[in-house]
Amino acid sequence: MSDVTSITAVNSGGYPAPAGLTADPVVFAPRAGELCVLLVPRREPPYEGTWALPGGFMNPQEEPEETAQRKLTEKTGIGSLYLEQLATYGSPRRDPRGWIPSVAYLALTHAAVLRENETEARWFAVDELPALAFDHPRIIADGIDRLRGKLWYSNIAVTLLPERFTLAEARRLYEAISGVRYEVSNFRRTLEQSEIVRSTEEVQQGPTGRPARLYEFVEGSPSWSTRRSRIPGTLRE
Amino acid sequence: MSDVTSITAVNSGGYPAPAGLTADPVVFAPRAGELCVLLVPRREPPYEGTWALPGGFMNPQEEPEETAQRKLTEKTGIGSLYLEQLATYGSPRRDPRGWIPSVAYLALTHAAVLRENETEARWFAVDELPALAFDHPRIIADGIDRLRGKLWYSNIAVTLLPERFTLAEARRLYEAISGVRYEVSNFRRTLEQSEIVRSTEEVQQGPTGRPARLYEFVEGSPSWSTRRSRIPGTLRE
DNA sequence: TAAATAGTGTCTTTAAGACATTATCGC
DNA sequence: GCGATAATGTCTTAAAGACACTATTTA
Repeated sequence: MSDVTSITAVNSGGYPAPAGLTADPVVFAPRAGELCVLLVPRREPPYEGTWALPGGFMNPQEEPEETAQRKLTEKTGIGSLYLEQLATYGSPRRDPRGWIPSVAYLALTHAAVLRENETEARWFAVDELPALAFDHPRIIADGIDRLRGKLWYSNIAVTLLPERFTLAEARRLYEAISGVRYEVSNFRRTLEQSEIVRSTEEVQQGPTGRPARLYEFVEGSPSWSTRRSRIPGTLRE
Repeated sequence: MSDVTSITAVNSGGYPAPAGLTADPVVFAPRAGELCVLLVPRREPPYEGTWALPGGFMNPQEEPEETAQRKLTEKTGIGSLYLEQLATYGSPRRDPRGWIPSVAYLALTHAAVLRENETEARWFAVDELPALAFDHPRIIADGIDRLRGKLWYSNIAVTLLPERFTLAEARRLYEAISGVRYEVSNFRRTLEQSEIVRSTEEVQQGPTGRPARLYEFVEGSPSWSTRRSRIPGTLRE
């Protein structure tokens, strides 16, 4: 980090301004039963040779969410995703180039949307992360917490499943994201009474064993918060 | 808004930079059974004559949370509070002066910490808000949602109570914040099994009626997230 | 029929909602 | 005793955890 160019900015009122603002998408995908996060290699200082979130500088006329989406597409080729604002990281020392806060966004998608032969971006299992740039370890950790915390209070996981899916597929998906294992019977009960999936009449035959019933996603858009929270002992009146 | 001076900034790399960054504390307090938010009058454009959150511009060497705390003290005289990051509002058109994103922070305190004869800041009931500046209506609405959503998953409300308090006092506090009424018996049960309060042997006599048992806060620091969320049907192994 | 996978039944525990009842004070 | 406030008891419902059991396929 010896050859880092520092950047400063001053506004038209003569006061110091941020040298820039960045937006960082934190994109997760389950792959081979493990939760992975999307990273790109850094080819120049600072933090040359490490991996980083696929974010970048905001343009003046952009919403931060638009920047996150644009940078994601530019750096990884991945198209439009549902983004939820995660948090803002604004420590003045987080970027050695200068005062550059970052607004982080959270997304969940399929690992297959990444064309690995057309981009340098790669998926990394969250428990085997490479050396990372900036405060990205912290941002990713916060993203994992938020994703897992909302898993059962949203329908975003189900939207990753194919149009028709079995409960075993759904369970493996939830297990990959949460990092815990679920009991089959209780998993089914909970998912069914969530009313975000519906069972169909069709079944799917595997290589062996009893055929599995197929389920489908109940129409509705992907949302990071479906169920409302519980409140103790409310009076009706 | 005719005489608003617009601000721009350019960084040392020649690229446009934000004209500034602001931090806005959204401070709530229960007062007379109602949830109130802290606002200050705007004495100059833009939005002269309206009310606003007591925030302001960040200095280059500050953490955004420090800015929120500093501006709160400068503009209202209120001392150190526990702040939780709420969200960042970065629409390029949110401030008529230019590109000025804001990081909002959430806090809950006693209405009495405001010395109304030493400051222009005032409490406003959240359902009787005056004309507000910028996108502050949206920020306040998001703050209310977050505060109410976390009420039963944190111990911040209890920290507002005196050292010794009755369950009726606690219940009135929770009702003021949440805007709903609770059934006495169930309220007690829920609060007791939360393990953030403990009953003492003492009682307190009111002007009439049976004396109320006094409770105390179980040591521990104020925290916006105490209880961990439930996960369906996890296997142990 | 064995191995593999899918699905069901049900007992228990915990938390929450509803509401009736009892307790203790001042007057 | 009466009004007021505080506290308790308990029946019911809903959700979740545990775990045994049944069902349907291929080889």
